[in-house]
Amino acid sequence: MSLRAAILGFLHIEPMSGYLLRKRFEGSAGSFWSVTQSQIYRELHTLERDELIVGIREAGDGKPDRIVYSLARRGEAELEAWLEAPVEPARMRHPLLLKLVFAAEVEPQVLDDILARYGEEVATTRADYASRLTMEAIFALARSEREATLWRLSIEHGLAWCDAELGWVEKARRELAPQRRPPDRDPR
Amino acid sequence: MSLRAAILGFLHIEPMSGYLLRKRFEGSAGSFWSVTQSQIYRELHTLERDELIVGIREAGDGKPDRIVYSLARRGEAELEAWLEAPVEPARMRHPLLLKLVFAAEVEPQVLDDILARYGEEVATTRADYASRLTMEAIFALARSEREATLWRLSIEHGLAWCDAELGWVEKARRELAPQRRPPDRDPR
DNA sequence: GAATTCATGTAACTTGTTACATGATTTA
DNA sequence: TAAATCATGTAACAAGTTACATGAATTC
Repeated sequence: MSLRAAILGFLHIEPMSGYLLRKRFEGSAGSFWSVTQSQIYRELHTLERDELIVGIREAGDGKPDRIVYSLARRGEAELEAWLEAPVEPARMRHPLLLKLVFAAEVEPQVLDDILARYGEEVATTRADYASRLTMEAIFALARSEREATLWRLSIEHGLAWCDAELGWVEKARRELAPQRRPPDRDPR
Repeated sequence: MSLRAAILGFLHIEPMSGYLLRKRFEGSAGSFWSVTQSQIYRELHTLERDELIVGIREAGDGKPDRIVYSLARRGEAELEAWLEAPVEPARMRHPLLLKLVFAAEVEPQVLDDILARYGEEVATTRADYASRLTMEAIFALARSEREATLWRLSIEHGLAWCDAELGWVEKARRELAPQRRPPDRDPR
């Protein structure tokens, strides 16, 4: 349902092809709603069948033809309804936590490595979000102050999430820390 | 893959039926890895076909028969490998954020209601996690201090996530706040 | 010369969701 | 007396993933 609505949302901003839709997803919603190319094309087909959008084939010279979709009246209506409806709860799939539940007998050092590696990945993601906040390219597309604010808030959500993860990882590592001998000192 | 491994993990703790597996999921991993009953039974069938687990039918008098599954050697091996492997990144589906991306023209008051309602739901979830931390029933099942620590950490992750959400919601509401007249005062 | 971008699509598969069905026993 | 619990399962569907295929143009 949300994918459907999101496509309508993008097409409301401007008509575009499946290819561009995918780019837009990656660029603006990728962190909280990932999609694959196959999903997009499939959904576009059903949206067109249901007459929520209309596609017009444009000849690309050299490049392949592309089909540019725009919202039909019924699409507008469905988008509006979705926008004002209450949201479903966020759900996540967190393989690390699942692993922890069963990890009591894993070597402490191995577990610590897993946690450390996960932390590094989150830190990388965090840096990526942080750099987005300063990218004018993103906010240049916004058509109003309010839209820019909304987009910024969605990136800041990503930052807050990363910070929470990093804090938790540190705590977990401290509490699960493998007993480590203090570093050897010259016996003198 | 993770569902498969998690089932192996539960069966490693003790042999049990599909029904109980589901209970265990809800009780200990539900917040970061939800599953439905159909998924579990399907996975159990393929795990048995692949000879990672073995099911033994037990007659229930009055109650329906149940099939109690336990780990086979190959299942043990796969579980161990999974436990030591690095984790895949967490991914989430966050319908609220998706909505925000397209919500520039939604009435501020409507948007604020959506945010407020979301915040309430998160607060409820948070309270639920907090109460779990004090439930002895959960930790009584743990077979070691370390296991109890791991389980506690997974609950604390949920708390940290809720806190991050709540903080972000407050910030978002402040920045998107609908202009509200100050409350009427008796003109005197 | 190799990889990436543009732009579409199909096919096969896995995972996740919803709804239905059985039937005794216990709890509200 | 209605519902929830115990315990299994099937069927149909929706959503998500992976891999493949085309072919010119551009970038490394």
